[in-house]
Amino acid sequence: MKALTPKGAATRQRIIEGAAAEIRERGAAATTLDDVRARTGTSKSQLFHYFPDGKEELLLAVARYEADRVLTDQQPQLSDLTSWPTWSAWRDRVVARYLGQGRSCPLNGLVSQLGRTTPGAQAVLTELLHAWQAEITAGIRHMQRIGEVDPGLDAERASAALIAGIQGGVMVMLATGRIGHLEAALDVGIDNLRASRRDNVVSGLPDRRLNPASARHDRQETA
Amino acid sequence: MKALTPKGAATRQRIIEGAAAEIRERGAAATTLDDVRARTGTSKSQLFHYFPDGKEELLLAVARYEADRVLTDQQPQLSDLTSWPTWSAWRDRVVARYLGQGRSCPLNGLVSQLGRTTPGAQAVLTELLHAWQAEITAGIRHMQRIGEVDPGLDAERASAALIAGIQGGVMVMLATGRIGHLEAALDVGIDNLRASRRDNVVSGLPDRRLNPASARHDRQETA
DNA sequence: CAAAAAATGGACCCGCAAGTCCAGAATCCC
DNA sequence: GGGATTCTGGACTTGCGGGTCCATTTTTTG
Repeated sequence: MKALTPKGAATRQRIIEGAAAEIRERGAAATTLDDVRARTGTSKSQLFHYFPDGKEELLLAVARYEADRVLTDQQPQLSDLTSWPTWSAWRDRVVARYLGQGRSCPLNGLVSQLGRTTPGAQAVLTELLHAWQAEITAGIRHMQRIGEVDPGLDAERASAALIAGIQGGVMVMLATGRIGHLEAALDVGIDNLRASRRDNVVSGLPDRRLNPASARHDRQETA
Repeated sequence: MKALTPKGAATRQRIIEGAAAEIRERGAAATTLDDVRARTGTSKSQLFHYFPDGKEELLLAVARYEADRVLTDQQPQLSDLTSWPTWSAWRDRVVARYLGQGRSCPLNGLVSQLGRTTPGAQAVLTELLHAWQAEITAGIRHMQRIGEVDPGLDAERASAALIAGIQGGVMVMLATGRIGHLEAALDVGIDNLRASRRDNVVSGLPDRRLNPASARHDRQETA
């Protein structure tokens, strides 16, 4: 694990990228170590040399690799959500990214493969989601500061809802092949941010609260 | 497949339910036919008697079974979204359902297991999503009819966004164990439906459109 | 009740893919 | 240059799990 020669590091990286490509094409469940070996022009012993814990460790490395890509593919807009045109550009970028990716979500398959087995897999996802949401929250807060979004709005919650919408939109795309839900989630989410400000300006109600009633009532003994 | 004796039908059903339970506990990927056999007190030959195409056919049957449960678990509220209290009760019911289900989403694992292999798996999901969204759309349209939601709002798109938010909220819960995103998606989505009407009433702008600008511009050559 | 059909039990087969091992080649470090 | 270390090749083992087969029992049907 330590003391990795330059050549070794390159090979290791080649293995990760080859495995990632293989997984995108055939899915995480269907990808075998032999597939990776063949594609990357390596041998069994190298796979276990660089990933002593075998497939699990390799898949985890690929998951980390893919998680990085998710965020970098949204740059530079994601870190600069400071005007509506940038929000719009970001929206288009997200749509384009997942449209281009087609029917496969490497991370989804990867995590549901490692799943319960590895705590590391969930850590990767948790960290990704956290970083992602932090960027969006920062963007919303900025829009609030420059008066483009209702300052009374809960930025954390709005970004949580937006993240959820994106995730779900992607998931629907995986199942159905249609990207409409992802677009709808993004458009509705962003429009609501915009609308929150316009409402205040037009109606002049400074105390408008989101979610006035649905928060703390448990009534599920209907059936 | 045809001519199924009552006893046979019962056994078949027992197998499906046992497999579903096993998958919930250990995940779709980790569940073997032998696990199912052991839990349901059946033999190998019975499994293949009732599911001649083997594991694939069984998993598909389980997927159908779980898909049914998703919708029925939301009844009767889902089919009766005709007042805000019902919407709120539905919201609580969805949250409670996925909270109780804990860390496993049988359908997610199931589909990513069958995945690319079977067109049938995607058909199940597509149908589920379609039926689900139809119910929500009907609810929104009803609220529009009784003047509780802006009639200019695109009901199909709002329901698409809401569905996406729920899916993503569940997915986040699977990864992180926290249910906040699901709650946020539901609350924000429903609040926005409510707010759309209040905005109109207060501001008196009948021509308020959602998504005025973000639809048809491709600007993603920034990086 | 008897023949046919369905349901059941369980031993067996078989291929695949993860993981092991060791020998040899390339590289590093002094 | 030479000893140590890392890197690479590929044959081999192994276990698991999906799928097959047939004999036996139970149920249906006429």
